[in-house]
Amino acid sequence: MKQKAVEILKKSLKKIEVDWKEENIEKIIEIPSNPEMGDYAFPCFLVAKEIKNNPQQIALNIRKEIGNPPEEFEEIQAVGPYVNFFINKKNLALMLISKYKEKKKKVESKNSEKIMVEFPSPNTNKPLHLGHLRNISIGESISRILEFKGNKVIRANLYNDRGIHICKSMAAYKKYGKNKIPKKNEKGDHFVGHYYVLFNKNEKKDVKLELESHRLLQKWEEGDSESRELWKKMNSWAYEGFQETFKKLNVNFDKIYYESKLYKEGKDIILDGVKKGVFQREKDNSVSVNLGKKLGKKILLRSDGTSVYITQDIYLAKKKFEEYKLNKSLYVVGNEQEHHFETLFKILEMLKIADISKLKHLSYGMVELPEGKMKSREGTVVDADDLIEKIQKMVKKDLEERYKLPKKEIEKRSLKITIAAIKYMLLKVDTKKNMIFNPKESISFEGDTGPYLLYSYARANSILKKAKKNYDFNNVGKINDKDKDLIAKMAFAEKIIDEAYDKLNPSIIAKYAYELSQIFNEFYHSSKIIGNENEDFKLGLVYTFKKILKICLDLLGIEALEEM
RNA sequence: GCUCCGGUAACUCAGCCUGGAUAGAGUGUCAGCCUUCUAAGCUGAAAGUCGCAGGUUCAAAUCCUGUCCGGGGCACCA
Repeated sequence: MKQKAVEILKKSLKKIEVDWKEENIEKIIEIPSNPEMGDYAFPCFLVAKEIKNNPQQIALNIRKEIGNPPEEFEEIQAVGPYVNFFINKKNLALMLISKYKEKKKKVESKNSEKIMVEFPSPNTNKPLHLGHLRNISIGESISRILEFKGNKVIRANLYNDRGIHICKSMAAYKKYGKNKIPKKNEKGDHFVGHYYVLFNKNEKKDVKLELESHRLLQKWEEGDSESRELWKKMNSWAYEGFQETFKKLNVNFDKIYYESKLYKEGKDIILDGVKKGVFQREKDNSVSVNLGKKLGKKILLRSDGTSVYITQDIYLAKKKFEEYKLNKSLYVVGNEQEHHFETLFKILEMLKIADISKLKHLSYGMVELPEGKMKSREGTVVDADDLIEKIQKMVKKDLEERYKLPKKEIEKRSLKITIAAIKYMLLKVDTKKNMIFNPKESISFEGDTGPYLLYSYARANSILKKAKKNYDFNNVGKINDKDKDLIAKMAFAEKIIDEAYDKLNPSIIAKYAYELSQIFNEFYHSSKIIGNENEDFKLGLVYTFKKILKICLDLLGIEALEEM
């Protein structure tokens, strides 16, 4: 459609003695901010500069040269220094309707790649918090966007299951736990986290507690069976708890990695690097690499010969690429680790493990409170399960007041609405930016929210259900402005998804889904669909809207509700 | 010190990459709309020195430079 406008412009420009290449014309064409100004606009300032005439006059001249608009456009206007093109919405609508009627769920792609997406990789000593929810929402959405474009995605989760943090929980458990096990209604990760909190509370009062945690770490590393047993037990509780939360969030992993199985590895890779002269052996026997002015120097093996955090990441990367023959590896990790990943990728490239173009740190912003950063030590962390529970309670209350539904249905629906509300809230903000969550204001269900999207979807479904017929039609009658707005917006779906894919940014889809729903709501409020003289056509639009919104929701990892 | 990110309405955010026509949403506030396809909705109003100062340009929230404020990161923590 844009190409047609370019074609027309090229011809008429030539007539006023401006010979421009098509690609140059295409570059200047813009999409007006206001739909009243058309679907495409050609600003005449550059032409004005070239032929030294005023842009208003040029716009008029171009318009005159165009003559009668071709079928693709219902109108072409010269407005001030612009030539505005209005797409023929009837044609566009028919195209869209038939396109989404047949649209398969997945797009075939010739050059599909195998991509690993690693997220959310929690520590196992405490439950998930709001930051993890953002991580998971982004990781899952990105995975789905990649899959939608034809790639094969492997969702991987790396459990940070060893280290001083879990030993702290273990130390407190030994002292206060007395062989307790989680109660029936108690999530395992919360049970473990409870002891982590106890540790932090009492470590100042009780010096032995801290000593004990270090002793446990040492014992664990020596392979002491008692410590290992306790460690295993506590981790398994944590996993059970995490799994419950993942299930609620509708997330599944294809591969689980454990830090405990990786943390010693990678040493050989480093030593090999020393042999090849990529890394330096220091006087104190540690191994380091100099990464230049920007990244500086990085230690890879401690002076006692043990590996550091980045060493295991190097090993894991190698393993991933070998095991899965990956084309790409994405790491969904907070922006506080940008430096770490820059360093890691540089080293991986030096070692020829993976080209830097195959590696990507999908850096996302932190979730902060109005007072600032969430701090687990100060107890200001927003717990993921608590948040879900609180919101679900509110949703349930709403549902009970609105409709008469069986308990089971309320349970099911309220969870979906809750997850939609949370995921949408976390995805709508630009992925890379920090965001503020105000617990006092809680999550709203009105306006720019997940429930609004679900509601719009359910209403579209309800109309189609009530109409009880196919929308086959032969001729399109008159279409009004609201119809046109909806058609124009729906035409953008593909472009939006492509952009989200290119930029690996779900917020673009979230934004679009909301705007689309807004326009749809205006559309069905403005005139009745069933019984309308143009009923079949309008039903076609409703059907197409439903399909497109469903795709968007899927890509955001949000489950649609046929009824709300 | 170096480096990355942010500063747009009372609040939370779009728009900046790719400069253009009156800077957009939502929340909150105020005023309307439920015998009619689900009111988690719709309509309207009030609300903005786009942090500040220069520069580039016919045109700057958008590009460049400087500066202030807030946050993150920077060799044997993860």
